[in-house]
Amino acid sequence: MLENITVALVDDHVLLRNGLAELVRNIGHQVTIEASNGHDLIARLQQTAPPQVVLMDINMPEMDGYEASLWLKDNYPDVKVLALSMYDNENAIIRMLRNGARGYILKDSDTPELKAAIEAVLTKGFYYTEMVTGKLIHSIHAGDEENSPNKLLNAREREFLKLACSEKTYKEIAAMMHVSPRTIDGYRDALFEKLKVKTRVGLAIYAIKQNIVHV
Amino acid sequence: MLENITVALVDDHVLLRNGLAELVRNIGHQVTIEASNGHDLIARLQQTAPPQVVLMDINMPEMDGYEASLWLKDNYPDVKVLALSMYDNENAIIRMLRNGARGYILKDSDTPELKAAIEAVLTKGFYYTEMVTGKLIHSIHAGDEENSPNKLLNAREREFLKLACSEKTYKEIAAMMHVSPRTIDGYRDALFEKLKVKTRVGLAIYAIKQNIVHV
DNA sequence: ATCAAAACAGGGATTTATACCGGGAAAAAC
DNA sequence: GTTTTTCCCGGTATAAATCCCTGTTTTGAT
Repeated sequence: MLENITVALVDDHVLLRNGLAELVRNIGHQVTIEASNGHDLIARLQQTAPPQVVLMDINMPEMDGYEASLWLKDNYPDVKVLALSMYDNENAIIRMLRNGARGYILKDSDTPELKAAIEAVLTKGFYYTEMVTGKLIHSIHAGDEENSPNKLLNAREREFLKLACSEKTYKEIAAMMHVSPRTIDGYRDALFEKLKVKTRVGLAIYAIKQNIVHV
Repeated sequence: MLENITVALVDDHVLLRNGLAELVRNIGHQVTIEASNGHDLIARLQQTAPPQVVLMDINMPEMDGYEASLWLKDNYPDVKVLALSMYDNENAIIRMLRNGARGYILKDSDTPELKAAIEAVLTKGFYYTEMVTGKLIHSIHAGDEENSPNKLLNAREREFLKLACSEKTYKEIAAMMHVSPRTIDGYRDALFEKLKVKTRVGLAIYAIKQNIVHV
């Protein structure tokens, strides 16, 4: 029953993805799809049977792990998504789980844990490590639930936030976004309030931490 | 002659390292050492014969790829270091090559390129992709050679740079560093000039890119 | 159709950040 | 010893960022 689970790998780094594929095969399962981002995965699902488990990286170009998980939840609700990330970032974990991921493991896990996680999301429907449950509990204790950057920030604010991580002045950003500098003031003040920061440097650091901009 | 090259893997992500190990074995070579950072590598070299090639990640805890490559250059000059990074960051490439790396490949290369790179650093002594040579040429044209952050920044400037990646005002930073705010102005202006940036956000982004501060 | 909320925009004030000027003390180089 | 360099500190001026208050338009829900 736990033999030969079909697995899809979604990661933009070819070398690492190929290596992971070898590992998955070594632990007795079958890699049916290798995709380099969410769009790629969707395309390959048109011509391949859906896998039982998707090992999903978060940071990818074109379509990242958050969006891809959400898409799978809507279109292939039976496919179990297992998030595979480099970072134990609290917001990233919460956001992935909220978007339908059944588990979250770090890239510095070991092979037995990978095996356990793949099999657990199929048999039990979830795989939670102590790290993940710890972060979840902390997030509940820390504040209100709505502190993930997807619901928190709207499209314009996200666009502004990216531009704020540069050496442009607010006036220049206003011109690029085709709004008044006062509107930019509004975006900035809203983000200061939402993200609990006080300066533009604080904004930039937040955006980098959350991978809203990539450096 | 190109069969069964001995390879060491240095990467802090266990899963990816194990996957890489499988790949390396599949292309006909031998993984003799797996280490999770520079210190770990040094320790394992005490009880294992030195490999012919080291596949070296850059960002690692404890001792990163820059330091580890430098150490290998001094202690095992015959070992060929092949840098394996996620980013095509110009400064990272230059710094790794300056510290003794014989090549630089990205984690989104494919397996044939990995094979070619491993074998090239042994037979030809180097492996340069177009991307790497392009960045090198650009760096030569862009400015003087000494634009790596080790020699460029002194201890006080580095300390200031770290503090600048926060929401503190310059006055507060001055108090923390026990100098006058004008001295802070001097540090800032010197860094603006050296790092070719114009704003404090530019400083913060540079510091994060160069891993001078950790986010 | 109406009301409430949100987005957008403006004026004006204060605080920071940036830029340019120069001078003195200590250390290093000659 | 002198010279040069480096580091530290000061004044002043301008630009940018931050903050507060207000009003209009747009949007969305009822």
